[in-house]
Amino acid sequence: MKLITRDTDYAVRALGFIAKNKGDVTSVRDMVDALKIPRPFLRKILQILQKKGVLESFKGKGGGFQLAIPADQIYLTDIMEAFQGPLKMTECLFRKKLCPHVKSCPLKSKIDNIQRYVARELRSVTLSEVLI
Amino acid sequence: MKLITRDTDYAVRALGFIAKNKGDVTSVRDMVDALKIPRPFLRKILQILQKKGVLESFKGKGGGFQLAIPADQIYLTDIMEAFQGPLKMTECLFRKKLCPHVKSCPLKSKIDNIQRYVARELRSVTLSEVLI
DNA sequence: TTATAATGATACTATTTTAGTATCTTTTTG
DNA sequence: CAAAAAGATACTAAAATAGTATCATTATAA
Repeated sequence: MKLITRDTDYAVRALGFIAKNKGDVTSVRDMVDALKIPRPFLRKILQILQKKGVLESFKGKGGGFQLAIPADQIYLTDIMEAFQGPLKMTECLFRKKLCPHVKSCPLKSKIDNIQRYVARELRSVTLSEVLI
Repeated sequence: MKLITRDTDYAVRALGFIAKNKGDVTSVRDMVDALKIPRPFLRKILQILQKKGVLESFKGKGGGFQLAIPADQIYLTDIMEAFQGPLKMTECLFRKKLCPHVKSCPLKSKIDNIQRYVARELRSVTLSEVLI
């Protein structure tokens, strides 16, 4: 099982690149060259980050992207959620009929614990920590 | 993201059913009726559990399945691994070129922590705990 | 000793999710 | 106005997941 999908991976890498260009506007072309991420896919990812308010975009010649938030305020969970949806590890292990043990089932509480732990761990990681 | 996939879910349900039939041999037919799992899919799942040594099978008329191990010694991790492969949350978040920070990257250690926690939590859950 | 009811082995198909592409529109700057 | 950027959006490809089909083998019991 994967905790991090491809687009989250790309997103973090792209954000990292932009963060290092602090102050400057970074164009997709520069990123494609440096990061070896397929251009149209990268564009899609950046557009999503822009809509989420993580990136600020500038159209037209000389345009590109900038962080809309300082790197130390961009949380990994936010990026993951943007691309992978909410961090829910299981909706309902046993569906409908079979498992009416929700309250007493120890598995459910285990999984809830895990989910909380994961969220807590990831929430403490910001973009700036990942850059080094 | 899903921690538990469909076949793991089915597997646990089927094992639970078999466990409750303690002593008796349980046929696929009985399980299909009770569990509402598609028959050929359930058969495939049971065959895998048999190969893994979790179930013992009996061919021929009156045949079926029995637990090969007591329910309190069947660990959820074993079932998950049988169907979902080893519990590795990420191979390498940033691939090849970009991230040579493996040793110092805080994200890597975070994810390793999470993985260890998840494994530990799940390893403590046995089939008999899930049954109630 | 043969019909039947079970699993074993295995190959196939369908669906869903993930990954990636293409293209046309809009905006900005020189 | 031309060129270079992003915005919007719809499409295709690949991989993972879910499910099906079928024939071979084995055991029981009439």
